[in-house]
Amino acid sequence: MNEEKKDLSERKKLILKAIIDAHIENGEPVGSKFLTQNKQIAYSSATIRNEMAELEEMGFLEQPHTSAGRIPSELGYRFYVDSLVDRYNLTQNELAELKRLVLNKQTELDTILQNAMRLAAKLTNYTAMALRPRMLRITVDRYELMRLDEYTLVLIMVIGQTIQTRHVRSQIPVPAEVGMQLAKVLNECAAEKTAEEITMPLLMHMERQMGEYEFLVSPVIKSICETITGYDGGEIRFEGINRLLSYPEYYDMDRLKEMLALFERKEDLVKILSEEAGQIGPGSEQVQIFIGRENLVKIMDNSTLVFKTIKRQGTPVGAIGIIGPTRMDYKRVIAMIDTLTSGVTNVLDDGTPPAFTNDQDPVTGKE
Amino acid sequence: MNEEKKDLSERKKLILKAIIDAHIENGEPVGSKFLTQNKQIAYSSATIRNEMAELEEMGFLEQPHTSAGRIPSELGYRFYVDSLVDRYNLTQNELAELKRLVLNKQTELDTILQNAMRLAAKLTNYTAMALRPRMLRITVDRYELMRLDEYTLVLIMVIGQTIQTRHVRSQIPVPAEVGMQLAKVLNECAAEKTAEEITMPLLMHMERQMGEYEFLVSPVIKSICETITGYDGGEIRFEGINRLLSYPEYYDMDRLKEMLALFERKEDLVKILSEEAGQIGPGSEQVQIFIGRENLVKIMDNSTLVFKTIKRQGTPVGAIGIIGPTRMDYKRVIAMIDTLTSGVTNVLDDGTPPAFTNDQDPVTGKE
DNA sequence: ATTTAGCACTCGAACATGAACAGTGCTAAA
DNA sequence: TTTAGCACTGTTCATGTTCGAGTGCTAAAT
Repeated sequence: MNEEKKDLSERKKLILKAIIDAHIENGEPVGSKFLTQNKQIAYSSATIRNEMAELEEMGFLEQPHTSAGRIPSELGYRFYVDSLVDRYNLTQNELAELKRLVLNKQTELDTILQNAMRLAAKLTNYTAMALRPRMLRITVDRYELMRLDEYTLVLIMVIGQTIQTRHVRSQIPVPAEVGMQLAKVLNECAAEKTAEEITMPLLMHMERQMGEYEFLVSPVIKSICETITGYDGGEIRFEGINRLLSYPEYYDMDRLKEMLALFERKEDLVKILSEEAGQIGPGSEQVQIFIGRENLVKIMDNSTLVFKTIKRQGTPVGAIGIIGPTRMDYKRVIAMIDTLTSGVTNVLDDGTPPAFTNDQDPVTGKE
Repeated sequence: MNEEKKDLSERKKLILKAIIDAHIENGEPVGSKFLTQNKQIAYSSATIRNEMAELEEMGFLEQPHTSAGRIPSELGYRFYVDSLVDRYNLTQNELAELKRLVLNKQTELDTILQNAMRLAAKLTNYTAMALRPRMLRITVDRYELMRLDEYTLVLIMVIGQTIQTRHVRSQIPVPAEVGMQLAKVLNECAAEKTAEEITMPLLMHMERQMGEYEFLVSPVIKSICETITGYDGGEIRFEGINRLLSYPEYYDMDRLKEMLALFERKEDLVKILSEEAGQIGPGSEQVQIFIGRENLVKIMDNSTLVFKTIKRQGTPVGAIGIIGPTRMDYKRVIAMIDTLTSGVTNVLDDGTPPAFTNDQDPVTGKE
């Protein structure tokens, strides 16, 4: 994929990398003269200018206006993250924080995701995102019913490794045996079934089995279907939205407004990201990076999303991501997300605290 | 409470109200000439100017700069909401939306709060807030244990009307009987106890009762304590943060930044608001309004918080609020929050759909 | 064939200027 | 007690000016 880009001369690569590094550092367009300060670049400003003009021609750079320096284009960033970006080694401090997170050994998926998201936001100082993706065939493995009081039952549903509960209220007292009976019926008829597979005939069959308490069936089934569809719909949360304001690219009100509006379009985001996160294959093994208006969320003009899937026994159960300006500190963010998600995946699988070393390139997967 | 403010002449009240109404309408300082267009005010601009000067003297108005009109001060708004603001009658449409919410008959407190918050944000076009307040003496009423698989138990805790679950993992297989045994021990020893009341001797006592499976006790108790302290710590959520940007007062980056930072200081907010929401007495019966830097959250310079407690069987279990510029449409917001919270409270208590009429003044409680 | 120095050019940022305007406070008359 | 009139003040907006950074191009140098 980056083979075809190898047609960039080494000198062009050097200059492009220097420009992007500098731009990430200070956020301003970088000019030819500035680059001559870079020890690695032993050419005059005029030479650099010529190279820059060519790089612009090729689409890697752009010029805000005639008499300004150059800034990287989205294509430029793409090339940068694919083949130019340095490896970042997490500091001892950062490693320690990550370790503390997984040693905490939470087992509730939601809690884990939330904590991981918080930590990601804190460590990177960008906005963090936690996704519980949509899933295709959500079914309840098992039902339990618990009597809260005479009139109230609690329906407990085991979905994969997680538990969902719902209250069921009756107008007349429900004896304990009826609750057990209902649980039995549910487990016989409604377990391992998707919302679509719970049909009217099935419901009527269950009602018949419940005798005089048949009136309980319909509301319970309604609750079940709501829960299933609510759960397989996925969920997305954000943390550290205010951190956006640390970066000058969001000082533009319109852009900011768009971003905040985006954050509230949770259904859309869940849908789009679930498709990315749910992919089987090498894609979901690695950190994924979406720069600017590259495919998915069109609105993210000047923003980049870096995220990686979290798995439990091989299937994706979540994703943690970072959202920030295209001009973000890619090397740190990539390293952070990669280590974080790997750590969480490990813990989910077997509770083993992971190694926490920077062992392989999180994007290309090599060495 | 507003008796002592009655020393304002009727004319001053008229003018003050007109100024605030106008300012709420268009957001700009209002001048003397503009007010002469108001049919109710049959004085010349000069007279109005004199009155305005006096009102400023008294602290109800302020002047951004010498040659501008007047804007209401926080004191002015306070007086306005206490004694000047009109009653707002919800439109048929609004009433219908509220009705739909409660007819939905959710029974999960969290879901109800979340839906109510969403609706509040949508109907008012301000940022909405949902609070589950801190509580003093949270205890688990009952424990249940469910076997997920050989190595995993699910601990189910009944706290008041709500259910909390936690996973418990064991290194070696746990037979079903052991789970039941553990549940029995928990119900005997750890029910109705706050986190502080579960002491080391008690823990050791439980361990002794569990025989060779004593290793389960410690992690379970840890989970329980975490859950209790997590739960009684309360929770706060927001919806529609981007709506802030509809209002020019948040076009100032610094202010906006402060607001967003405030939204992320959830612990502090929960603490402060819980104290307000949890008060027994008339305070929590009514819509509460905090204007600008009035007590609590100091940072809310140009913002107002309007909120009201939601109760179940007389005790506060939540609160719904609206956050917006001090220049907010008080009459609509107050009416909305009042009707919404009353409706939800009703449903929580007995499932009765409430009347949905504007029957009494939500702030002063009279007539 | 490359690289570099030099120079004219362009454009935006920052600042100053001045007119138009809205709204005030004050005074004197009604 | 109210009102008309007027001088005064501060904001906003359009316009103009300067300054400097950075460019592209050309011609000389390597």
